[in-house]
Amino acid sequence: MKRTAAAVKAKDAKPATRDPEGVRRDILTVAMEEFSQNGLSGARIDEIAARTRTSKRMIYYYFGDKEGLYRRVLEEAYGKVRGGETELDLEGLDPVAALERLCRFTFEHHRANPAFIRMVMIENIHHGRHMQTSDAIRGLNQPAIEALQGVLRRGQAQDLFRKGIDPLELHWQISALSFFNVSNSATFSHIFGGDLFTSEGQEILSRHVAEMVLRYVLRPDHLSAIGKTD
Amino acid sequence: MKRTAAAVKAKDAKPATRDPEGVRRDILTVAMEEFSQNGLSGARIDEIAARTRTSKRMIYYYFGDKEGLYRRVLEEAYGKVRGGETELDLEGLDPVAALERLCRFTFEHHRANPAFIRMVMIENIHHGRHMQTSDAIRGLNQPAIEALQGVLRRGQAQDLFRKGIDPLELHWQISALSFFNVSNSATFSHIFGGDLFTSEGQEILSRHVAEMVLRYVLRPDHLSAIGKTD
DNA sequence: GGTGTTCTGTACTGGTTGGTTAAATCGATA
DNA sequence: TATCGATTTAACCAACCAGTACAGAACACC
Repeated sequence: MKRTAAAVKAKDAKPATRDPEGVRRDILTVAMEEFSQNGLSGARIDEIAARTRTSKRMIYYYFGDKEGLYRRVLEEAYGKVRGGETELDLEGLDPVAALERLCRFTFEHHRANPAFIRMVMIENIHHGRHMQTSDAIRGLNQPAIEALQGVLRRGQAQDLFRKGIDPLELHWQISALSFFNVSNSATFSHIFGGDLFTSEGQEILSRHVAEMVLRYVLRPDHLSAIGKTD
Repeated sequence: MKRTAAAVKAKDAKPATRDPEGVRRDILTVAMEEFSQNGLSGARIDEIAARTRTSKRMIYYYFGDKEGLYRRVLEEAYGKVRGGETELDLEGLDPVAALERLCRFTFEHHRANPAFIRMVMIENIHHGRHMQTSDAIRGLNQPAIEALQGVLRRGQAQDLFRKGIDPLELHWQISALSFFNVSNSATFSHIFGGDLFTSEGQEILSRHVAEMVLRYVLRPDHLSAIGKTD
């Protein structure tokens, strides 16, 4: 449709008058804030439009309806946090150090992306109804499992790790600890106080999450390997 | 106000014509379903009213406004799942068995109360704004911490458990694993498949959550105590 | 510079929804 | 049984909000 001069030109010389792609991104960015903050039914299209440099009409022109916009925002959220594991250079580390790094990275990564966490929470409230129409999301987290699987295999080959650890299950456990830390901080800190959510508390939690995973995975006779990596 | 004959009578002979307390409970029950299913802004007062044996006006009569009703539902949700730990008879078990039972109970308890989980998720989406006005909730989970603390102390006294384990932090970890299992089952199973959420998968997860906690807490020279309790 | 297409602003609408008004009914009590 | 307060009903309303009609501007291509 537009793989002619326009596509090439758009990259360097931004046309001041028209900028469809920019408008789309602008809408998406604002919509992500609004949806992640207020949920699907709580978000207001008018509010999104007001905070955009364009108008409400554009939202409907580009995204069809509210759910269409929400779906794109959800995909965007999943897309933005994908990967990362691949740049950790886990293969270059010994299995214990690699697993620890992966845990701490996951914990930090979740912590650094509250908007993503909130989008996932919201989507779960909706029973994952909207992600079902999107194929883009499903394959996205596969690299995480594979990275984990690689580390596990190496650790088992060296008789450091116990046999029979399921990579998917371990990923579930690491995710649970990292996700809950962000998703439930409001209620948890209200009930039990905010000590765990200060920067010191979070550092401790992060360390202990990694330690918990390592103690779960390591063979008892190699537990002494914990804490020797940094 | 009504600690006369009416209060006594209400317990057995339900007056068919008027039953304020029954109406309140009826509203609360229906509202809990509606709110936990659709969230605060997604829930519809008219829908709640329609599913009640009373009218919309009554909701406003008893609960003031939508947020007032939501707040009471939230308190109700927290109240209904409180305790439980106290009836586990943890003191009658050796520390390892007690901790395992506590973990498995927590996991099961969360699993059996999805409406509660969803209410907590929703409240977290709202940054815990509504529970802040309710003092009733704050003290509710204290028994859980104390039960855990008791078990930890006994285990440490017997040199079974490592020193320096923080009961609150351990409670956080157990909660994280148990909560995430329910809260994120929709998105997780969509991305990774539903194997972990079959009844067999859940049984394995439950067992491994307890095992993970035990491996974290036990001194390495007592790791052999795992799995000997049932 | 004509022409079809893509994009954008303004004004509007119709259904939804939280909340209300005002009056009626019931139960107890004096 | 007259009265009073607590409870209930039915009709109503105003604000909100997702979505649209329509006119027109900018652009691509010939």
